Amino acid sequence: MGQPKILCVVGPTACGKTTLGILLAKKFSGEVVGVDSMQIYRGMAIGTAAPSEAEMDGVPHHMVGVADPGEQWSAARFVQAADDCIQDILKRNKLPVLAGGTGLYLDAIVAGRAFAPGSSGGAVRRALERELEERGMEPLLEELARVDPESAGRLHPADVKRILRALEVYRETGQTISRHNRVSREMPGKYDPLYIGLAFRDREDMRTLIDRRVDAMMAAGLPEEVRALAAAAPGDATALQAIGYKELLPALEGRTSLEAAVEEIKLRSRQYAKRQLTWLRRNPAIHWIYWEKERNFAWALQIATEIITAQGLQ
RNA sequence: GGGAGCGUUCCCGAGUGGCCAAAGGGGGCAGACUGUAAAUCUGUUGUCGACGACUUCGGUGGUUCGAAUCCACCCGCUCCCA
Repeated sequence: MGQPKILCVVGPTACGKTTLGILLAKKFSGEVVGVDSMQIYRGMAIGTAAPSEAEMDGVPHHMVGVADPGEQWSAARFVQAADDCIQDILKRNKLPVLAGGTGLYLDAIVAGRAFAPGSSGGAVRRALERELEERGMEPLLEELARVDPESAGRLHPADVKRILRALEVYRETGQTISRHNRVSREMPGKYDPLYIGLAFRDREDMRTLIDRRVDAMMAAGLPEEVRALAAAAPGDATALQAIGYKELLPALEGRTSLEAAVEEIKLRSRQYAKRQLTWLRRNPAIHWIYWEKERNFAWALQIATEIITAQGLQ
């Protein structure tokens, strides 16, 4: 394969992607590209566990804390911007180290995948949403079945988001999203990725770590961060969908207790981690490193180095 | 001390004679995922040698062809009066 090699550190939340990514970047003269839909925003360092200047340890980071929380980013926009960073890193003969938890974004970057043509969230989308509200799902499902039977067959009738998107693509471009997806799936990847996966052998240990981390976030001033973010971003901002923020807001408004909110954050984090694992599990190329009880980065760095050496990254 | 009520599957909570292994929600587990993805959607969730069988609805005993549902007593909890 002639594609440029990149290193990808993946895994569920709280398993140490950030730390290992930095260690590997240091060791292999790389630069970190964060692949995280929420760490992109400024002012969310605590809640998204973004690395501090000290933790970065001199390793250049990209795509972390670079966007205004009021902005609406999207997968397509993210992939485009991240790819620019990667190209730039490669041009300087450094190793791109992608570290992040947003599976869709990472896969799209590695594949060099363009999302379906046309825009999203524009007039067509608004029209679809209006139709949905006025006439319900039936007519839209019928339209999809007529126009893009493949998508109609694949999508669950309750999957409103994806059904609207499929219709949006068709109405805007005259092409079906299923065809676009099929074609793009067959394209060769843009990069030659080496995946290092980090996970806990025992789910209970992951839970312990998540709980501990949430407590640490609270101690580090997450409530203040949430308050500031809420003041800086509109209520429908993507940034406010982040775990930690949407749970803490009701507590800050006195509508629920702080303790309840913290429990909610822990719960939602666990569920998020589980979904991340589901996503990752279908990628057979990942070289997994499993934590036994506690995280031990010196050990993980050692294993990762062995994997990298064996696979020949350099 | 007197009175009213409650105890259901991991949790909350329906169910008041057969259609109940027991609604619904939560949680768990599993899956999906191509422009909001830390989002969204789906399946599953008593046990087993599983188109059937077995155990379960605080406990024990009873009524009945048949009980989570009716009766008696017991245990535990809640509330009210005093």
